[in-house]
Amino acid sequence: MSKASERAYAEIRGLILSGDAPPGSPLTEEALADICGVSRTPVREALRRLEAELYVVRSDSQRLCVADWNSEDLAEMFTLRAMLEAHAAARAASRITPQALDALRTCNARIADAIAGAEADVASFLAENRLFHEITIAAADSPRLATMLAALVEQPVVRRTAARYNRTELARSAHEHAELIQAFAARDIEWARAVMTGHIRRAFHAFSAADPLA
Amino acid sequence: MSKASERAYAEIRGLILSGDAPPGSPLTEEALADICGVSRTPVREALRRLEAELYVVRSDSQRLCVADWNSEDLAEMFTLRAMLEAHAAARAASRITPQALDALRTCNARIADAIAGAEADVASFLAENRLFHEITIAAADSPRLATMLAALVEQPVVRRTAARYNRTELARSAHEHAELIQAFAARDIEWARAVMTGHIRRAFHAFSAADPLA
DNA sequence: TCGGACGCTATTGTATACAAACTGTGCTGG
DNA sequence: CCAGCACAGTTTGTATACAATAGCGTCCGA
Repeated sequence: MSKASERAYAEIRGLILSGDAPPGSPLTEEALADICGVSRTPVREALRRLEAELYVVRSDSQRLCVADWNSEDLAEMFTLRAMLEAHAAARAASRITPQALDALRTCNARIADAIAGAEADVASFLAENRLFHEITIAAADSPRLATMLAALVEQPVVRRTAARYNRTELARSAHEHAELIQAFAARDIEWARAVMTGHIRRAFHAFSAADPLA
Repeated sequence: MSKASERAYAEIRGLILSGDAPPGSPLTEEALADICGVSRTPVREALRRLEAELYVVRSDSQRLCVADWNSEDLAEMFTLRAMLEAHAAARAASRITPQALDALRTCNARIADAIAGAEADVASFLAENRLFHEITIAAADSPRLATMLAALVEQPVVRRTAARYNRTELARSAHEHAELIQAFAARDIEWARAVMTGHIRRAFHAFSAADPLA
């Protein structure tokens, strides 16, 4: 995507994910154009994309507002993500390259570092965790799957600030990643699928437990 | 979506599905605007949507062209559709209303009619079949799932003209629908999932066998 | 006081004009 | 003859102006 369009997309999504644009609040093209410092045209493009990803919804007669997800929606999102990402893991298991496998290993090593210190470095844990999943999805080599997952992986982050990550959870996550790497190395499709399914579903329940609203 | 935009979307998608715009051929905004009788603005919107649905792809440096699916892509599409639509069936089994169930029954009755005559009415079979799946997906009551499936259900139709539907296939399809209705009526989630999985996967293989290019 | 119709305003939809970026071609120099 | 550069033409990206439409408030009458 082009520069202004991309910027508008990132900016608006940021507003939504950070909570600055709370669920249900109306989004007008002109106001967003002012905020982003671009004209309405790229804003419209960004909004259409966000609409397709269900970040925003059309209320009555063409007016857009920030989507409001209840706990049921979140559960459905995690379920879909578990299905699709498990499928991605299965594909990855059968076609991952040694290079990608190495990348996953170093990535998970950095995750281990992030949680090793006296105070767990949650920010870099999250960044590396995201990278781990990105590499896996890329290894699945299915643009369609990647497109579908893109929105699902990002969205639950809305309430991330509310979640409390304890060290046990983080360590267990890293352990599951290690097991996934083993499954990939062994080219065991069903093992990879099972581990990924459990990984996402566990994350879901950790998330639900930590989220005051769910 | 608005009028001109919607028209452009339908028109362009028609060009792609009918084969008038063959895979790999470049799509320029202005040419499409002429064809659709609207300006570039709604055409751009339509193209962005088609791009998100992977009907068109960006080649090098922002130029769009019609996507070219090989048999592997098609297989992946059917696999994803089987997974997601089976999930939709599972959800539908647990929450379908008596009204929707009735709608499915009458729909499948019309399918039976369509294949009952001396010459099977393939056109109305396809129309009713599509309706059947739409009702099912609606009964799943997940906007996200509906969005994801929308593109997947439509796309293999590209090569539909090439497929030969024999009466046995059509009858078997109707029978599977009937079994799905039974599963829904019994509220048996796993039964519904299994039937739908088989239904889509069988369709895939019938399709592959009939498609000269796959 | 309530209801309805009218007109105003805010917002979205579409067209067009202009800017930027890329492609391909032809020229020039080595 | 080939490499590289410059320029022209095509295509996409962005801004802006204008059109259409939906919401809302007000005013008038019963």
